Amino acid sequence: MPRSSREQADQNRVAITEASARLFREHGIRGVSVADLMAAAGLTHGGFYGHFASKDALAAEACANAFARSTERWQRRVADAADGAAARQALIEPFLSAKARASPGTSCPTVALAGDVAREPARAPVRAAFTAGVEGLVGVLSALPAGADAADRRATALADLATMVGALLLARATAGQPVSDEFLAAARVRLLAPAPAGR
Amino acid sequence: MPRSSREQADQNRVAITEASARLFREHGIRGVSVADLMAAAGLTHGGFYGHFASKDALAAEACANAFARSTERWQRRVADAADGAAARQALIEPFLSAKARASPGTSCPTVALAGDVAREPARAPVRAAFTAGVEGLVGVLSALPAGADAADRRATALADLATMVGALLLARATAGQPVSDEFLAAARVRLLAPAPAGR
DNA sequence: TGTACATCAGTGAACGCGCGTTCACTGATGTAC
DNA sequence: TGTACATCAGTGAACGCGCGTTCACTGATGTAC
Repeated sequence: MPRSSREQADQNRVAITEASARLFREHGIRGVSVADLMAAAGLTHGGFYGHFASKDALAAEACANAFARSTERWQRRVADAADGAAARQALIEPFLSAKARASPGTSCPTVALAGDVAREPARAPVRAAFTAGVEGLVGVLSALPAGADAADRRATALADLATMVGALLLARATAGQPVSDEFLAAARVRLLAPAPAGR
Repeated sequence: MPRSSREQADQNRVAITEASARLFREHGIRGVSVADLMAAAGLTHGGFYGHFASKDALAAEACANAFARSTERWQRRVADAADGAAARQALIEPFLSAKARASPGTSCPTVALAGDVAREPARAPVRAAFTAGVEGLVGVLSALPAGADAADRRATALADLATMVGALLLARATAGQPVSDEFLAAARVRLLAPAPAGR
């Protein structure tokens, strides 16, 4: 049944983007085919190029979409928190959880896509989307009152995000082994312990 | 010119493994073909299955090889350092450098392969090799005198490694943008600042 | 409002290509005498 | 030590398959009158 309405076509485009945002995070950009993505949106593969110029172009849009959702979620949690410390905990605890480890398709795209994006050529459109997305998350993190000046807050946010991303990624890569849980726990202690742990 | 000597065949196997250890880190396990790997070892693709049961089996060996080299390098640096603090710096500074960012093929396999390994099925042989390799690096890190008991030293090593891996990976994924250098610098400050920075 | 027709979103077959893996073959190596 | 022959490491063509992308076609949608 060809020729959907203009409105339906717009909805289909969104469905493709959102299915891709999930599947790219789960299987990697190269780990899922255009036919898979279209099928996940309830369509056949032939119509893909009516919506996107290429798989690369979709990757950039899907990446941006995933970051947008993640950033909104973070902002909501911050808004719901009583103070900076509570907000910090509301961001970090779910991030470093067994649930997040088991659901890359709906968790932070920073973790799920960093490895793929790192190997993309410098001009790949997904790179710009990724960097912009990371800047958005860093913006939320560094807005939490943490004392000191803006540069210090930003540096702290960058180091915190690096720890979160590294711990969740390593927990996924070692999933099923005891060290996997230990990565999550160690990062939670490092980032959330009331007093900075000694080194 | 078929039929190399037994000794030559053994050398060829090592050459394939080492070329793979580099190329898998650079392009990902799925980003490089059996023909590419054999060509990098100076061979044609047909002989591959005389050396390895499958590409997956090679991936596990190449991963183990990469970790072995990395662990040896860490042990050498620790042995050459005057004390624990110097050893710590000798491990972390080169890890979080622009040089490491630019050379995934020879840098820590934890960073280069974590994303790939995280998506491998639970039974994939490369998973076991990865986990064993990470445990080796954690062992080196947690052996540095850091005070407290063994459990605390291990937790500190795990959080440190997570920060290192996250920062280098994010620096690669955002390479070319200012935030890339900032990730490396922020992690260096977090991990090496003489006094723990306030949060 | 109703009719005629142009538009175009989606279909499914097809394209060239590269993948992991297999296999018949080659000829130097290694061994048995 | 020298010779005859079995072994087997490596070659290159071929296999079936799935990929990203293209394209002729379909028929409901949207528009002009």
